[in-house]
Amino acid sequence: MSTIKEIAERANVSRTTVSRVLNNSGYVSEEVKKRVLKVIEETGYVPSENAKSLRTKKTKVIGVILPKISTETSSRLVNGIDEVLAEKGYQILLTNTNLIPEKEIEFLRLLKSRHVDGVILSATNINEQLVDEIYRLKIPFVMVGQRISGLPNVVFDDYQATRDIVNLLIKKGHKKIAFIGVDEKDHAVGYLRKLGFIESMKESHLPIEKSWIQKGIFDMKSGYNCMKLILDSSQNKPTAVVAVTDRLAIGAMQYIKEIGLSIPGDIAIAGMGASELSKFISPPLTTIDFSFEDAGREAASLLLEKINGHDYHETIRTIKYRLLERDSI
Amino acid sequence: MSTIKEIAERANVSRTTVSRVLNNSGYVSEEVKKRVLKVIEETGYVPSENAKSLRTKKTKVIGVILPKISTETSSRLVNGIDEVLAEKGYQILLTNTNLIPEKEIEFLRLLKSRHVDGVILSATNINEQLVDEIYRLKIPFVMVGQRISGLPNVVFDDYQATRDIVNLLIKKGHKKIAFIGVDEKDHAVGYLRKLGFIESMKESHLPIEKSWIQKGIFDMKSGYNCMKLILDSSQNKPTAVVAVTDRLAIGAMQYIKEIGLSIPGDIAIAGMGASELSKFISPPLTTIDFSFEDAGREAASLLLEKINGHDYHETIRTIKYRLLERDSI
DNA sequence: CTGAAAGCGCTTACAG
DNA sequence: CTGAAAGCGCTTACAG
Repeated sequence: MSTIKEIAERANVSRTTVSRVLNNSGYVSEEVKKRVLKVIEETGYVPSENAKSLRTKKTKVIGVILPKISTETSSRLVNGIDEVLAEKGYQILLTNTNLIPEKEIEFLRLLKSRHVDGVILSATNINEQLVDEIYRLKIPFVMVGQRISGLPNVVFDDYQATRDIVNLLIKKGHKKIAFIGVDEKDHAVGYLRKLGFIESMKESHLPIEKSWIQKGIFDMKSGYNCMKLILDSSQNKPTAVVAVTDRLAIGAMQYIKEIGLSIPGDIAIAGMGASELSKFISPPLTTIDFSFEDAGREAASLLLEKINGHDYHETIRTIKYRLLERDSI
Repeated sequence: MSTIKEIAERANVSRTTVSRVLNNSGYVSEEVKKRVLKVIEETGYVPSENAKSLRTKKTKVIGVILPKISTETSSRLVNGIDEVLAEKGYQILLTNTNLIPEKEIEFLRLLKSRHVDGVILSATNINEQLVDEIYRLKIPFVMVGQRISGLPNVVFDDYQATRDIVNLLIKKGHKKIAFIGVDEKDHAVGYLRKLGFIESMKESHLPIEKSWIQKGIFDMKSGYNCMKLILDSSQNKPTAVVAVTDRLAIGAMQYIKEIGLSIPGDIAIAGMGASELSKFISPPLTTIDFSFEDAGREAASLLLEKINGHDYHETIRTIKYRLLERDSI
């Protein structure tokens, strides 16, 4: 691979001059410029970004840390991020924690060592250690999906979105509503959504039986099991159920169908996330569209602002959501 | 951010020595080693990968070029790639062509300029210019999904997979089978799958009406339109249809249902790709599971072999597929 | 076992 | 308008 030195020699100029035509900076006579450009063309020379960033301290790459690589949420998010970043000539360095919390810190350091210009972190749960590390590294940073105070955040209104769903169910006449959640260590999905459920029920003076609240993990099987638990262990069967993700909801639907109950006739059900599946499953699932692409775009824009020296204070951008009412309720 | 120089000063040794303990190379006395390690610990020093790779010519990053970032195919592929790469300490630099062919060449150059150790390209159609560029860049390279002779390829048996589906339909008694394909410039999905269809029909001495073959693009709407065309313009209505992707098939199903025909009663239908949707749609769609994760893993392994100096000759790895027979036929 | 020095491929004051 | 030289943060022969 050729270097700037070779180009300089071939064009009979100094490396300085070559650098100048490469970056369109400083004065270069038209004649010399042409000559250099010609040599570059001929040789197919491509400057080393590596060497360049060693000098300039800019890499034009953004690190993205994902909790899971092949989920619809992640890919929609990355899609949004890439959309705004690509336009500005930034590349994405992708890392995947596979839901292992320690990996977040590991990757944060790794990204730093690679001198990324900034990082976007999509985490399911955050701990103190992680927060410390983020502050310590002093790198332009945006958190998406969870909120860390003092830092730029792109968040969803998990609390209100859940309330909207529960209230809709209540408006439709349901009084006995079950809830399938996840671990509350996941503050956004686990804690806030559960809180939304509980408060909405409370405000409407609706009692909640203990067996109506179940906790799963992020997959269908788990939704299936939770639904089974709810139906098997409740004296007082609920007439509706809201799950904090579509996958949980779809798993629950499977159990409901399996035991011969009808949706929404016997049990109404709603999910959250607006997965593609939710639209095609039968019956179509009522859900919340959090527009992860928007979140990605917003996170990327926010990060670029930080990189370009705008204040590094806490910023919170809340992404709009839409309630999609479909036949499952 | 601290540098090796600072660490050296603090530990009262030379940079050489620090480098040696960092890389566990050469002799360093236990005592000195401990001292250096302690300083590193205290300062939270992380070596600059950038500077390192400028010297060593290795970056430990692999470029991945995708035709589309948020498709199930892409994310399953990237998942497989990441699985084997992460284990070996490699990172992924992600680029997305959004199906714009010129971007492939652009990104190839960009990845080269970033000194990635290798690149994996998942392309939908390839042209001569692209092939030239790949050869010119002389970078460890693996192509997935399409075959380029002379290079390492990870491919699917598009031809045989399609034949399997068509033959299954024929075995079930269908004699009038329609086909929804894509542009043949996409050699794997467009050309080979169509060829498989035509040859299977031919071997069974089954005629194909011209209106039974339609060409769409990669989305549901297009499948819907193709199905409409097939049914509207055929005197002789087919009793089965095979689509080259699940999305096309699902779009087709929508039209079939819309006009009140039953699946598989009136028309049997099969897709390809084994999307998650195919399993949950009603009725569940017969399809081919190409196991894109395997393809990703295989591509990454193959690339690693190339990087580690094993011959750079043509290698073809064909990924196994499974025919998933479900209620849609 | 340890260190001085050269060099990787760029950019950028500085001088002319 | 152009170039010589220093420097970015590492590693690696080479010498001791």
